[in-house]
Order: sequence, then structure tokens, then C-alpha cells
Amino acid sequence: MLQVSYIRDNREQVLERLAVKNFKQPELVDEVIGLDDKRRQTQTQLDNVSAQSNAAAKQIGELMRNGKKEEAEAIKANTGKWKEEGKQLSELLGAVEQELQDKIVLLPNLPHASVPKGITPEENEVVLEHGAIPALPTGSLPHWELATKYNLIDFELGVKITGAGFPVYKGKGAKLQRALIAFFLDEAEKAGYEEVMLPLMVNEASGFGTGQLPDKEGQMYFVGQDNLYLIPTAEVPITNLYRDVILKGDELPVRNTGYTPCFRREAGSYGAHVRGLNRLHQFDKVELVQVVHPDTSYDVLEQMSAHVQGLLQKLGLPYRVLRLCGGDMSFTAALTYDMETWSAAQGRWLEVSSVSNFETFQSNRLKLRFRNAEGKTQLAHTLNGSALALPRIVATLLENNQTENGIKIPEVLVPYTRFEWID
RNA sequence: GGAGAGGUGUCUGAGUGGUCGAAAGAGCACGCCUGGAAAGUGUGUAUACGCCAAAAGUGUAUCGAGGGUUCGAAUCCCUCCCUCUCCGCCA
Repeated sequence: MLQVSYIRDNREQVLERLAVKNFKQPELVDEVIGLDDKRRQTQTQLDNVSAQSNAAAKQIGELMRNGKKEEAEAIKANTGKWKEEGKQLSELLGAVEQELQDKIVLLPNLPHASVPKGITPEENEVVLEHGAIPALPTGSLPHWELATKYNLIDFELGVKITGAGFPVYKGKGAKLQRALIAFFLDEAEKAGYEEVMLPLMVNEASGFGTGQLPDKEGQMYFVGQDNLYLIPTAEVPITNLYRDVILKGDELPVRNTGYTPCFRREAGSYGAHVRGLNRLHQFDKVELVQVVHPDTSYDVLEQMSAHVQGLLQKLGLPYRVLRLCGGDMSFTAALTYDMETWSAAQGRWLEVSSVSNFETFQSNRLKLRFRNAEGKTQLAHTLNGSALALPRIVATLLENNQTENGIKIPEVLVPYTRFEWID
């Protein structure tokens, strides 16, 4: 959520930045400013009325204590008017605040100056490519066929017990999942992140805090009986650990990592591009979250990007890094790097990580602040990134490393899998 | 799920209708004291929004959340959330 005071003071710039994100309702900016004017005006009026009646109440109290009942009664006669006025003003204020809130949450975050203008994924900027694209021998298979051939994943069993998009991992397939999770968590710990293990369901306030609600309501599974949402990413519970928190200056930066399953309804996704592990309703992911001083957030973003790239390099996967264009970026991000690995058998890039700086967009909703050098409270910057999402990593590992003798496990994973080949 | 108790500031904890943003203590910050430290001592120590060009200042709101009663609510009433104890159930 953008800060009203910022919008008020930087109207032109806000409109300019929103245009980069291809935002379709620029008129909301002026509506927000108008509502804020009205809000402030109404609050001033209400405060004045309250001050009057507070003073009168105090006076009545004193008179009563001194036994001057008649004089107290005389003042009481005036209070009805203020009460009525106050009631009306506070109802008006409530309505204006609600309307302001309803509009301001529709404004996406402002993109960073380096974000390219653009609408479609084709307009994303390729920052770098790393690693040679492997040439597979003829007869090589896509991962869903390899998964069946080596008895690693059973998609039909998942359909039977739950539904499409809920695969069952078996044998070395299951062990590979566990190995990747442990490897990613260990790497994060080495990089200074503290591990957390989290609830997989969150309440409405948490969904709002990180920006999933109200605009992406339909993408989360909802447990209506208890009003809880299944998390679409560990970002939600981790970042919400710091909701309504004022950190001491020396507590920054906060670095957390967590493994969780992620649940996504993915309504409206069908067809060949969601085949196999490409798009699932439940998948595993290790997430990184940082809460940092605003001055350092873009340096930290580069560090997180480097960390993710390091993982891909250790796994020996060819990848590229994209700087997302305005139109392809999420609602909440100011700058996002996507990491994609090359899926050799499918012949296309698969997104395996997304690293973003949200600046104060989340912290404003979360009321996540720190005490700055002047001793005043200030909104912190939040960042997060996947490091990494498992299914597409598994897909490319299986496809890219297939040989006539089986699938070779990357060396860094062998201590975790305790087998070198899937055969 | 049933019965009971309770939710006050960073913490402990007072406060059952008015002078309460809230006693007292601890903690923390700064100062004095000291060769240095401890002890002692003094001062300060919530957040948000508004008014003001800004600072100073000042107004309003906040004692789990929301509503109600009242001239006036931390205090009374209602609803919800949470914690604890006992019972039930249970990995």
C-alpha cells in the first residue's frame, strides 16, 4: 500500500511511475488525494467538537465533586448538541476513511527507476545468461516421462487421493525432494538467514499484510469454517512475523529462511504448459525474507539475486536472469528479478525464482517500522525471494542430466540424497 | 467441545465511573557521583492522526478487538478474539 502522504506530495511522479506499470486507473490518484483532503478536514472538525465536550465533561466532574450540582446540570444541557455533532462527524470520518482505504489499496507499488516499460513477458529485460545449454541425445524424454520411467513421481495417484496438480513423490523422487530442501536451507543458513518453521494457514490480517488480500483472494485456498487461508508462499507467514512491530535500529537487517509447502488454486490454468511439474496446486519451496534499512534495500536485492544464482550454479543448471518490465511485475513489487532455468527436453525457460524489493509497500500495510538514527519510527523495506521452488528445479535436473545410464545427481546434492544416480 | 478465571505501557503490576496516557517497581537512555565500576542520585522513556511552513507547541484517539450505556468509561453492558486452570477428546 502506498503512503497517502507520499501520493499527496508527489502526485506527478506517482502518475508517471504508475504509467510504467501500465496501470489502467490513474484517476484513482486524484480520488485518493481528494478523499485524504476530506479526511483531514473532517478529523479537524471532529477533534474540535471532542475537545469541547471533553472540556465540558471535565468541568462537570469538578463541579460535582464540589457539590455544585445545579451548575453542572446547566452545562449538561449543552452537551447533547456536541454529542449529536460528534456522532455525525465520526460516522462521516469512518465512511471517508473506509472509502480512502478501498481506493488506495487498488494502487500498485511504484516501479523502481530501472524497471523497463512494457506490458508482456516478452518485454522483460534479459540481464544475463549463465551456463551452456545442454544438447540432449536423441530419444531423451521430458521430465514427466522420466518421472514415470524411474518411478519417481506418480501423478495419477495424486489425482486419486486429491486431484490434479497434487503429485505423489516416491522412492528416490521423494528423497530428492528432501535433499533439495535440506540443501537450500543449509545454503541459506550459511548466508546468514535464520531458519523458521511456520504455520501453513494464515488469517485474513496476514493475507492483507503481504498483499494477497484483497486483490488475489481467488488464488488462495480458503478454509471457511475457520476463516483461514492456505499459504501460497512462505513469504506470507514469515513477513507477517513482523506485522505491528517496531524494530530497534540495530535489529536490522532481519534475515529469515523457511521451507513450506505452497498451495495455489491456479484457477484458469490448463493445457500442455502446465503438464508434469510445470504448474502445481501444491509444491515445495524454500523462501528468503529480509527486513532492511531503506538505504540498503537495493544492495540487498543484488545480494539475494547472487545467492539464488549461486544455488543454480552449484546445481549446474543453465539459467538466465530477467528484470521484469512494469506490466509483468507483481502488484506489490518495486523491482523484481526472475531466474529461469533451461528445460532441455521441453526446450523452454522455466521460472524457478523471483526476487523482489517491495520497499515500503508491504511494511506500510504491516505497520513494520524501525527506529532510525533520529529516534523516530520509519517504515522498513521488505524483500523476498525463492531459493528455490522445487518442482521446476526437479524438472530441469531430470531432463538436463539424463543419460543412457540414468539420471546423474549433481555432486552438491549427493551428501543429501546419498545416491549418485537415478537408474 | 463443556465449566471457571483472566487479558493494562518493554516487563512486573496498581487502578471498579470524573483530577487516568494511566500509580509503583524493574528495564532502557542521558546526566551527576566515582580513578574506573557497582551502589546511590536526577531527568527522560508509547503509537497514530490532525492543526502549524517547520520546530516548539497543541488537539484527538488508543488500557485484547468491535459496538453500547453515560455529560464523562481502563472501570458498567453486549458480541468476538486470545491466554490460563479443570473435564472431555487426541497425534
